[in-house]
Amino acid sequence: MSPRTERQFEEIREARKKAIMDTALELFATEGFDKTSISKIAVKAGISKGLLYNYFSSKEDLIKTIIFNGLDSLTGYIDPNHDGVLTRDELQYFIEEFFNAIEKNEHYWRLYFTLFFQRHVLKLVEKRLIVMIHTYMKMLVRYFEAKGSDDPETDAIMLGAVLDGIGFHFMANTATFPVEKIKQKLIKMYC
Amino acid sequence: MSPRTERQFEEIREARKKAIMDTALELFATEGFDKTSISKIAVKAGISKGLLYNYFSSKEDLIKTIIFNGLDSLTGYIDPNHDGVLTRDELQYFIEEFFNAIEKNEHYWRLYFTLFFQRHVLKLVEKRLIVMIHTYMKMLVRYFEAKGSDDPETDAIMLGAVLDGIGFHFMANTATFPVEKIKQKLIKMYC
Amino acid sequence: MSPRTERQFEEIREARKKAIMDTALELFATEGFDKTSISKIAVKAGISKGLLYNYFSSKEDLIKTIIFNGLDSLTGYIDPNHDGVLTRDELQYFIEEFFNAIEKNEHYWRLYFTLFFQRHVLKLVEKRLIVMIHTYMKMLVRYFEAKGSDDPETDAIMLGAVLDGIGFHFMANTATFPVEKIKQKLIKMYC
Amino acid sequence: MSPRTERQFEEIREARKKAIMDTALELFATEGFDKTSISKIAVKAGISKGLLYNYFSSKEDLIKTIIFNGLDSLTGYIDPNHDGVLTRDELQYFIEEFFNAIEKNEHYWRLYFTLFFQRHVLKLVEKRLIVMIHTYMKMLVRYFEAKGSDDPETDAIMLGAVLDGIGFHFMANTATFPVEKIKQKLIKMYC
DNA sequence: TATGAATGAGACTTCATTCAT
DNA sequence: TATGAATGAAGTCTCATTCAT
Repeated sequence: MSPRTERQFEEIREARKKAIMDTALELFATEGFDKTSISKIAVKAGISKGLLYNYFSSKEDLIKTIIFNGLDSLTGYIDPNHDGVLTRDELQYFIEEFFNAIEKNEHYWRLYFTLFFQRHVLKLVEKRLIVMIHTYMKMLVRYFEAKGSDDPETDAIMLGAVLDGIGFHFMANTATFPVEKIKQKLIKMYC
Repeated sequence: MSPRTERQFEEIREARKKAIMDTALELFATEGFDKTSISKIAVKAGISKGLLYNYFSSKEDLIKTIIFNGLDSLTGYIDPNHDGVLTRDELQYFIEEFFNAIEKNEHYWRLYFTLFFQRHVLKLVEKRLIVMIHTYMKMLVRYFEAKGSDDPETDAIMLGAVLDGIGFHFMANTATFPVEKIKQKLIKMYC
Repeated sequence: MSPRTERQFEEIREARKKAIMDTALELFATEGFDKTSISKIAVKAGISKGLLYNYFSSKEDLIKTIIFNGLDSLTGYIDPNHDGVLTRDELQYFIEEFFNAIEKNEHYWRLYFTLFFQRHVLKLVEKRLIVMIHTYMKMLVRYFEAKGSDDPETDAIMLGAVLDGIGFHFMANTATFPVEKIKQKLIKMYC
Repeated sequence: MSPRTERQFEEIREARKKAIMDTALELFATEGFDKTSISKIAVKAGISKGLLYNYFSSKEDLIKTIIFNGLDSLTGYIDPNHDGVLTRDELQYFIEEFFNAIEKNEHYWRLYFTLFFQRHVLKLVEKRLIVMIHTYMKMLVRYFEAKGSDDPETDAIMLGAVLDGIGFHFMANTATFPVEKIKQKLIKMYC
């Protein structure tokens, strides 16, 4: 029998890789990075421990890939037309997308929040994270400048904190958190 | 020398217990619960591993005790005169105390935030936590009612989220976070 | 194109087998048997892991084949005309060939020395080795008898030891070992 | 009950450490470093795997300690009166001690020989080894100078090679190797 | 014939906890 | 009360070998 084509191998690899990443994301987010063993991931993903190392060179590589992947897909939520200016409509779009994101990708956001409290994990992705946060902050600062704020930096930090706080409470209490009301309140406050 | 009285022994025990807890808190907060070994704690506290087990029955018991202790000392920050009503001045006092707390007990607060993202740790203290949060929330709701809000519950949740978001950002970026400005902004917004 | 004949297939097989053995020999000698994975060999030889098992039934089979091959090609260095008698000239030829061999087939000789220090590898080739060494020794003994030595056995053992010692030092310190001088010294001593 | 005294602990530690090192030496020497697992050592030494790490921080640390220990005890075999000059009697003493050593500490010498063919192990102790070998060589060179050799360096290298070759053959064939005869032959040749 | 995904045993190492003294 | 040696389970990772295609 002839061997699989390169294409077939590629497909198998892609599918497996995604399965591993999804499983790992869920476990990392709910149990924590340290408490999630490679073994647990492998069992839940229905593969052998050894195979995981065929796709990721280490546990660190795995979480890094997951987080970087997530950060990549965040690009585009703010300043959609990339003109460096954030209009009122764009901010509203951003806020709405933020709520969508935490509802649809709860696990990823849990992981993201976790990061900041696990130094040894944070260190792995710090550089990328700082760049991204800095980009976002600059946008918000410009927005408040344009709105005529007399302390746009503090305003930006405050908005950042508010959003994270909301995300945080949502994670902690998903079932009863009044997402829609809070979203409207926020839009009224800022847009 | 006369033999120590029972009382003296008790005092030594208490002092040592506190020393262990302080050491452990610092390590748990800075290195993480899993990355902190009992050995490290014992060495840093200047005692033997064995003795530590004389004071705490397990690593879990240790962190649980630390967290409960912290929760206990939180009681009293809100509604100081226990009349179930929160005046504008009392809210301001509460907000100021909140900022004091995160600045002075950074380690404790790091640990507190960590909690929410690790099921198995959260489970340890969940019950106590729910009661405490509920109490706080009720107070805030009443405050907004008294202020004539048309949706006091959402307002309360929002304030809770804002505070946690601020704490979160402060923890994540202690060095450059503009504590004072944010505090003033908050007081202006809410009081 | 006409289909390959059986003969052509056989040639391809032989060539590939040799390529695998050469690659493996180099890696075994420079990195060590245990530190050399089948994977590394396959990659360096430009084939797949699976195919390697088409040529060798196991890693042990591979090293065994390499070593036996080497032992085979050693035959003929001594007593070239197979008359069971070693003349002075033939000994000189043997000594010179020995030096040629360790210089030109350094990898093989490294492997050969390694053998003696790992029971489980030695066991694989022990029998063959004993036969070969015995043959060599008998020759040397006869040589010293013919020279009129009063303890030809000890003389033979001594020469064997000296040669191995030289090989050993050459391997351990290839860069600065004075091959030529030592060779001349040896010939002067024994021929 | 009162705890063990510091002295008692020290004694336990010394005894255990020696037992582990002896066991490990034997296994490393006969099976090879890579083929000797920590597990095997622990079982043979009658302790748990974990305990071994109480005494040695890693497998590398273990072999390093063993080898350094051996090198330390070698000091003194050559130039016993430390005057930098090697007399004919001192050389004879050295040769005799060499034979004593390989007979009494066979395992250590096996390990020592092994070293040169396992790059990744050699690297661990290389520095110390080079210093020691250099010292020995300098002595031998001076000896041959004093004897009026016209190429003392080559003579020294040759003697070194001869000794190692003898050691090597002795290891490979301990049972039948004519130690005494070879020793006498050597003394006659060199002293 | 040829590929490389997949397995599973086993390697090194860490650490919470126990226990003799 | 106090010590730290000792254990054993579990964690990360490697790799010879198999097998579907």
